[in-house]
Amino acid sequence: MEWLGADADEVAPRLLGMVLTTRVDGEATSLTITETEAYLPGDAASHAYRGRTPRNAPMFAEPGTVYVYRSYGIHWCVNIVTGPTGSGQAVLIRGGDPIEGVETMIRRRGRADHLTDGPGKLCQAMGIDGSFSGSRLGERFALTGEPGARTWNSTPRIGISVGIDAELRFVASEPAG
DNA sequence: TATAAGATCTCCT
DNA sequence: GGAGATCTTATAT
Repeated sequence: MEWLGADADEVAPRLLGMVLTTRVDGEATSLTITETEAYLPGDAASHAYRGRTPRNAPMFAEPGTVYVYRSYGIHWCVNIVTGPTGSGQAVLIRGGDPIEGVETMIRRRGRADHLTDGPGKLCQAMGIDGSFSGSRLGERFALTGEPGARTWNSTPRIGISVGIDAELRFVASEPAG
């Protein structure tokens, strides 16, 4: 996946429409990525902004590394590291459409709706936790499909207090056809 | 060791 | 549409 070596703002829209598959507890779940968010170097909203720390270390690893962090002490959020190794950039997976393992997602979420409507929900539905952080794309966390297969729209980011002026959130638009 | 802040989700109205 | 819940991490003393 050489294209993951591009900057986060280029990789983020290409991830839209690709299939993300995780294997947890012997159960596979997969979804189509429909919403991503780019975090670039020098971005005050990025965890890598203030330098490398033990927790965000995976962001400075090579592209294709998975970076998982805890949000508000309750939820998990998953990123895919992009850009040159050591640049400290990543793409946050914000949402997607469930494809397979929906029953597993429902079981994990405890609800039948809003399964993968947000970063925390997505991780909970797919069984993603801190043990994924630092690992690379592979069996447990697989990314398949063709990059850039979907058309997309860019919007300002949400849920942060700084850097909201940049349009680094990417949402898959419905197929033109 | 203590304090402040955070890339969210859920329930209730 | 609005407010609360909850734990981890980084920084300063």
